[in-house]
Amino acid sequence: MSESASSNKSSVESKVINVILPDGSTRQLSSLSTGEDLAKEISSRLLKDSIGLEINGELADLKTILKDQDKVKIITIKDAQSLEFLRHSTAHILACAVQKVYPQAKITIGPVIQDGFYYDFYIPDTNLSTEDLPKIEAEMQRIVDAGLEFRKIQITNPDEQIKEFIQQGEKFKAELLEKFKAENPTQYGLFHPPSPEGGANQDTSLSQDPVWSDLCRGPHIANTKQVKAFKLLSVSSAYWHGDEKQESLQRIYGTAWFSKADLEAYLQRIEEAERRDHRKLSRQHELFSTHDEAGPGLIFWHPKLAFLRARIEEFWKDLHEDNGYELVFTPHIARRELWETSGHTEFYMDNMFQMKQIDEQEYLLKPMNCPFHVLIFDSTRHSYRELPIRLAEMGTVYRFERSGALHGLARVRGFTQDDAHVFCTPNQLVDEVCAIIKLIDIVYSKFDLKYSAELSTRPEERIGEDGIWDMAENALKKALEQSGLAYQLNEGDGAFYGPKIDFKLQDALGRSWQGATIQVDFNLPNRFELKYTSSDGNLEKPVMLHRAIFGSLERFTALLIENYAGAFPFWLSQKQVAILPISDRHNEYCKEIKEALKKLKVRANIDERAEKIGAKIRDAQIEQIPYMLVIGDKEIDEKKISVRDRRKGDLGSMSIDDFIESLK
RNA sequence: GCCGGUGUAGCUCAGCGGUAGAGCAGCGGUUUUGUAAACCGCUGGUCGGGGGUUCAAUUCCCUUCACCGGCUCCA
Repeated sequence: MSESASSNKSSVESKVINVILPDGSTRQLSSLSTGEDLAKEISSRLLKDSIGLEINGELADLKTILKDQDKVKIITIKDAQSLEFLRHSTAHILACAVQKVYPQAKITIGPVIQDGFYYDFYIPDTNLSTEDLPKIEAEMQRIVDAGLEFRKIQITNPDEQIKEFIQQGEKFKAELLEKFKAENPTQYGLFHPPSPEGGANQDTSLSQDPVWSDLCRGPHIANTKQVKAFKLLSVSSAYWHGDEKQESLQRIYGTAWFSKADLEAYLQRIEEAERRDHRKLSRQHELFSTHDEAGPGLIFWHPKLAFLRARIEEFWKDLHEDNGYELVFTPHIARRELWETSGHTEFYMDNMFQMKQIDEQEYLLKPMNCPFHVLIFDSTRHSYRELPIRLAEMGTVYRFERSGALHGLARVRGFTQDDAHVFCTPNQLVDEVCAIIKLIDIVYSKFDLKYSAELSTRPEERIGEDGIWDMAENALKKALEQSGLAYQLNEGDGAFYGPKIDFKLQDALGRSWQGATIQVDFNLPNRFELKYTSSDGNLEKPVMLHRAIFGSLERFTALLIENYAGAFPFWLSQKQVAILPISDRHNEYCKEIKEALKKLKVRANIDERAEKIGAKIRDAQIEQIPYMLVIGDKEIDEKKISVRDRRKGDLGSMSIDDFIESLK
């Protein structure tokens, strides 16, 4: 192990190098200059804000020695990447602190995530809880205040180092190094800075040995003092390598920022997001419930949310009938035999609800709709002229989800998919996928939802020949490109029966959920021996697509609730207008208004309670009713209504007709 | 399923070895009100379920169920 040269520029200053700055200009520096030196050259202000470097497109430590012709960008606190430096380094500070507080703790990895970082530990005989966080934070603060320097340490002899790790009991580090030993591995150490006075009496040994170190490829901030604001947020668990057969690790989540104000703002954002949680909003607005008596993950839709769902289903039905889909209805259960044919008993049985034998027959609750749609397709002969055939159904399915996975409406055990299956020829595949992508965009735009797409390709374990996979993957890729949709490639993440495009949506807290999906299926057409007659009279196997746009109505609704923060748009609101009489004597006129609105299919209710107008407004406002009509003597005299918008407040008085007009 | 946490009135929460309390909601009354909360009164809980320790358990222990944060898995 040898410490790399950082600021110990030797006497070799004769040579010069040129580095290229982001604006294309070059800058001459003495050789062995670091990024820090470059920043110093440019301005003292820049030096102060410098966090790290981007050299030839790769992030690097500020104190990296620059080479001739390097393209260098200095990352300052204004650049988004600076937070990666900060958070990654704070994760290390956390790890160092945890090993101080719990000497038996073994370290693993600690990456940066959205808005923060985590670090996983193996701590024998100790279970962390949130109550332990303050003392860890205090230890971290001591490290920050000590102003320790992050320095890179080359691992010159990986095998030696692995032995050392094993001796220290750091078996996770040993395993990681074993994996990376050929890739020029490095450690990062936390070092006491050289004393500022320098001079002869300086204790040089202080800066020679790291206080603490961790296998890491970096990059890092230069000094722990740069961590201006951090907070540990939660404790949870995770498996080593994400594999439940491996050790269970304890994970600490945290966040870090360059200023206290940023941290405060972030914590406030989280709080705000938590207020949007659909489970919380459901209690406030009586949207849905689950019941211990019925079982977890089984949803009871209350009137307000059921109303919204009914509108969504209408919208969905019209959209599909207009786009070449035919609606079907299928049962909820089927004999075991069907699921044997489809392969579900083989591949999906763990997730299926079983029923008792009925008349000596075993029935299973459906976890998917596809075999049923296949039966409809297969009940008659088909010509190539009929294809594509698109069968759609709001199909309610039941899946046994592990108890820990359940989550409000977003992850449940019984849910309704807006499912459809397209049977087509191989030649029609690209067009069909394009059409579905278009439909998905129509739907998500309608609900103001942002989404991202992922293409998942062939997994290790799969059925079907490579040629078919090539065809299907290429078709999906081509459709994505034709649609101009940016996507992320998820290699090896496809279903065993075919590749797929998944559409991801984010909830209020930034958690990502799968919404729409488009999947090619080689399995079912084979197992059910589907066929159609081609133009030359031969029997061919159709290509089958599964697709859902909402995904499940339950999950989609969860995301809608969070997206709208409970303030549903006018057309989805069960109560659209609250008519608020100032006092009893205005009730009659209010009834006239209610009738007039009813004729126009506007849903209005009169608040006849003996409350003051302020209270009535407050209650309607909390309930997020889109419009409130305030009715008193003035309105009756003028034959008008005073309109209040839940967002914009008092809009003044207008005629009913003008109000109706404004709704359009 | 795993690790950690939580479970007290419809909701939000306090209490914590001596069999429970607040605010809001609900109900009854008074008030007839002008753009986010009028006033008074009342009702409401086998303190998630079961078991144990104890003279005594909502409080301590065990177990079970559900929920929350993650992991894993997934629409």
